[in-house]
Amino acid sequence: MLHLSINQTDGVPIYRQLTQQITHLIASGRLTPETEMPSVRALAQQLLVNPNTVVRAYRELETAGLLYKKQGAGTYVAPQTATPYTEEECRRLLSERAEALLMEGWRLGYGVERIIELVRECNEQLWGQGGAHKEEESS
Amino acid sequence: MLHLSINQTDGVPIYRQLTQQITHLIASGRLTPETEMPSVRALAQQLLVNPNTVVRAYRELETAGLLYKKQGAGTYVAPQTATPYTEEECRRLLSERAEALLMEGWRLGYGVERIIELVRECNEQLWGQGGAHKEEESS
Amino acid sequence: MLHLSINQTDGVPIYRQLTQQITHLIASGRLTPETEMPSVRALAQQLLVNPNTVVRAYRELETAGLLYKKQGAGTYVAPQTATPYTEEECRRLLSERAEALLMEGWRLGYGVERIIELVRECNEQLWGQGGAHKEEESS
Amino acid sequence: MLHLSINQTDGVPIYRQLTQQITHLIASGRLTPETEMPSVRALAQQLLVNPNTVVRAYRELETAGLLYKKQGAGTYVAPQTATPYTEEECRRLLSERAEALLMEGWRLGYGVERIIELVRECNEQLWGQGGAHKEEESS
DNA sequence: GTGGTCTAGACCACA
DNA sequence: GTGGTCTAGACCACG
Repeated sequence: MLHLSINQTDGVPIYRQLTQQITHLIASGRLTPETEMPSVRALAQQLLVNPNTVVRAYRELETAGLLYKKQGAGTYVAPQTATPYTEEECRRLLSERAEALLMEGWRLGYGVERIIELVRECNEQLWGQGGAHKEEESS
Repeated sequence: MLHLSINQTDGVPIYRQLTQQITHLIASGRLTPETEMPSVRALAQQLLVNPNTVVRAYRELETAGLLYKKQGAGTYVAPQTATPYTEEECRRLLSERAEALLMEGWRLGYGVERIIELVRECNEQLWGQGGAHKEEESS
Repeated sequence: MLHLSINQTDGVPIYRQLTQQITHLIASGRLTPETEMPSVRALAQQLLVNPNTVVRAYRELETAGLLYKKQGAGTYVAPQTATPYTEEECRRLLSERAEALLMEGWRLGYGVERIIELVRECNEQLWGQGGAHKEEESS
Repeated sequence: MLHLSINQTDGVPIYRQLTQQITHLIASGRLTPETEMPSVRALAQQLLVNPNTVVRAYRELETAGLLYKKQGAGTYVAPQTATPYTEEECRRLLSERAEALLMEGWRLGYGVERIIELVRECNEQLWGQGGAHKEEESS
């Protein structure tokens, strides 16, 4: 099961949220070449979006060379052609979001420490306190 | 100087980024009634944005009752009519972003602790280590 | 008025017929850079197809670098980046069709001369006998 | 050896190219009743196509009454039941292709005469100048 | 007015 | 079952 999160209300086109997140999963090595992607219909149902939206995301990723399709047999992660993200790129991607979070916090009167506290709480809600996903630290 | 940050590339309409952020500033009390807003031209120049975009944001905020115009004398924050954000609403707004940050981190192979570390670094870059904005904690 | 001809019944996706024909028009110099393309809606109406089909064709031509869009102001032919067709390429493109025509003629019992006769007749029907489009010979 | 030409890249389903061309061969009398068709495997190999595709084409032609199978003994052209193409139908079929050729030529800057010249050249390449298939003129 | 996105649902091709 | 294409119509962003 792919961990993809889409936001229906923030104005970012859904197909773009998908292409971005899948790109990141591939570039970070979480999705390895030859992995079978969920079918268009399955992913559409999982995310509660229209299948055509998934079709478009898959198509753009295919033209970008990140996915490929086997006739009538599904969609697969293409063998690595582009170089994966460097540590530097990852930091930049995440810094953008972290910065947005801090700014928003500031606007609402939250300081760093309260933000971080909130991040911890969200993390526990997402993964459960049981220590699941602990291995993420090292991957 | 207003702390507004816009992102030209993420697909979110600029006018909407503006209305949202200004709304938050007002709702959290950071922008108080009768404060004069920057002129359309000034803000457009500051943000490197088409003046029409600022016009639209101001217009929508005026319709919403958050701003008002004095003929020929500028745009001002309206007296508080709507209730400001509750603690609950603030948490929800920020949690959304925190969650998106955590998910993106997971996709790129970052765990909570490395994310938090990154948040601290971003914070220092934003405000400088010198302790500026220290007062944010208490507001 | 663009001379585009689509065939709803031959199984070739309409968007592909469009991209191919427009590509040829550009590559052969019949559509010059900075020419404004017909609007999505106008072309859809002219060809009696769904606007989304035209949207798709335009989008693919844009990612291919042959067209570009001005925000809210229409679609334009991009400055020539790719090299236009060589005489050789034109011949190859047309030879494929000519060959298909000859094969089909053969299957139906038509020899070369009757085929050529038919081509002449079609030509007159298309452009009228009055000599319109005579200048095509030299362009 | 059947003269069938398939195009893997133009989007027309292969099985349909096959059914169409075989239909034309039968309707024009080039394939006479009780002629044995090539085996599925042989034709698939000749055309470099998946055998299932040939199976499908044969199946549709069988349903249409143009072919029939002798159990374990191959596939045969059925006795003429449907009326063969009239002169009128042939012209229409060929005119479509001729028109497409002329339009494409126009887009690429070719006039009628150059198109016809090209048709003659293709014809010679296809059959050789030696006069093979000369009899086609009279069939 | 322009293009951009999305939905819902249809039909087709391929394995 | 898979993906591919198309339609009809909605709503949005931008000028």
